[in-house]
Amino acid sequence: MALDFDNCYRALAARDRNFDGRFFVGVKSTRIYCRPICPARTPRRDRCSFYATATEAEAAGFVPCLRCRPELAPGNASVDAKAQLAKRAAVMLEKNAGLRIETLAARLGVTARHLRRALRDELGLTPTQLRQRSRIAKAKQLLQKTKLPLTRIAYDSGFASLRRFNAVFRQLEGRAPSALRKAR
Amino acid sequence: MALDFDNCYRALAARDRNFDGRFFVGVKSTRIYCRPICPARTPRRDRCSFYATATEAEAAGFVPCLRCRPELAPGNASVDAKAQLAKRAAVMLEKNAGLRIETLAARLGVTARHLRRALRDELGLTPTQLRQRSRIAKAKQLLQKTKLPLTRIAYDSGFASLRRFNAVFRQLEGRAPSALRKAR
DNA sequence: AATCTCGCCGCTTTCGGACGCGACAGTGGA
DNA sequence: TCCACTGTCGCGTCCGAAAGCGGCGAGATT
Repeated sequence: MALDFDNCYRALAARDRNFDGRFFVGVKSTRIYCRPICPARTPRRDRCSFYATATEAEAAGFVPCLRCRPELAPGNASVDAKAQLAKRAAVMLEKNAGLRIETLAARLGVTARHLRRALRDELGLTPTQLRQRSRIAKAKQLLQKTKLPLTRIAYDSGFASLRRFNAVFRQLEGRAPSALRKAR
Repeated sequence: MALDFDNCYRALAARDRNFDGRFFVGVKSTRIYCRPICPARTPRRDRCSFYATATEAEAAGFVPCLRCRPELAPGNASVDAKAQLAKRAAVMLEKNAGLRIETLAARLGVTARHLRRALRDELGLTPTQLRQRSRIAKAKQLLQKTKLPLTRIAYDSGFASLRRFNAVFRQLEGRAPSALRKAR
């Protein structure tokens, strides 16, 4: 699909994430240029001009927006904070599956409330769900790649009790842990 | 209307301002008591008990809510901040009709954005509209009680130009300044 | 002939949209 | 009984659009 004016404006109006980095928009009334995903309200069509790179927009006399920071590498702007946070939370949980949500949030520098919002928006999961997925993923590895007893696996994958391990496993995988191992 | 359980619960669910101060609600699950206008989510009906005074609720073992501060005189809680802010803004504009919104907000200790929201929610007006009403009210006084020339009145009521005075007066009063004077 | 009014017009301000992130209370699940 | 999760707000940031502002004059009024 060609990056012509119409397609760019449509992507801009929709804040379509797929177009982030593929073009930039300069707004005549403010002399500011943005990434297409910028949360600022959509500019009037007749005040937009589109550029393939930040450099070109800059050359045309536009100043970078302070929210989406089109002049920086993606991921460093405040507008990317939520996605960044979700990613970091996932990584931390991977490493340490027995972490209280409150503690996790504190380590990430936000409140638990905000962490939950970020995960909901980015992954559609609550922190607990994310943690359980981590644990079960690890458990499946161990189940298939080792011959460790289930009790051991439950602990190693972050569960504090066998009972929870069995319950969660069944809920996410639809069958008991031993069934998976048996099926090889 | 009697302050029975049903009426209290209805008022609570509606956060009806008219009932503020008339009763207090204790919530069993949290052992906290609130004013009926508290922004916290409405408690389940079967966990509510109602009291006529804060003291009674306290005596029943409830702890005061930190948001609506039922133990304080109304107006001192954070939940009353918006109404307070709106009132103070109106007073300041009355005194000093030639104040930039940004400056006014700063003096009140908030951002202009927040001041606008507060005025919208409390009075249904933008700061400018409020200011213009102040100015026009003062102008009407002078028009009817004195024989000062319009130029003078415009300045005294806070306008910085005759041009704006005429325009705003017409907009709010539906006629030109001289028309009011003529009509006595 | 003063004094008023009001259209035109560039320049500022103001206003609202869309988020970020915090606080606190209430519910429900393990 | 904790802990996790959600509802409901407060208040901040930044941006784009819209409105306000105040000269300049030309009619209109008195």
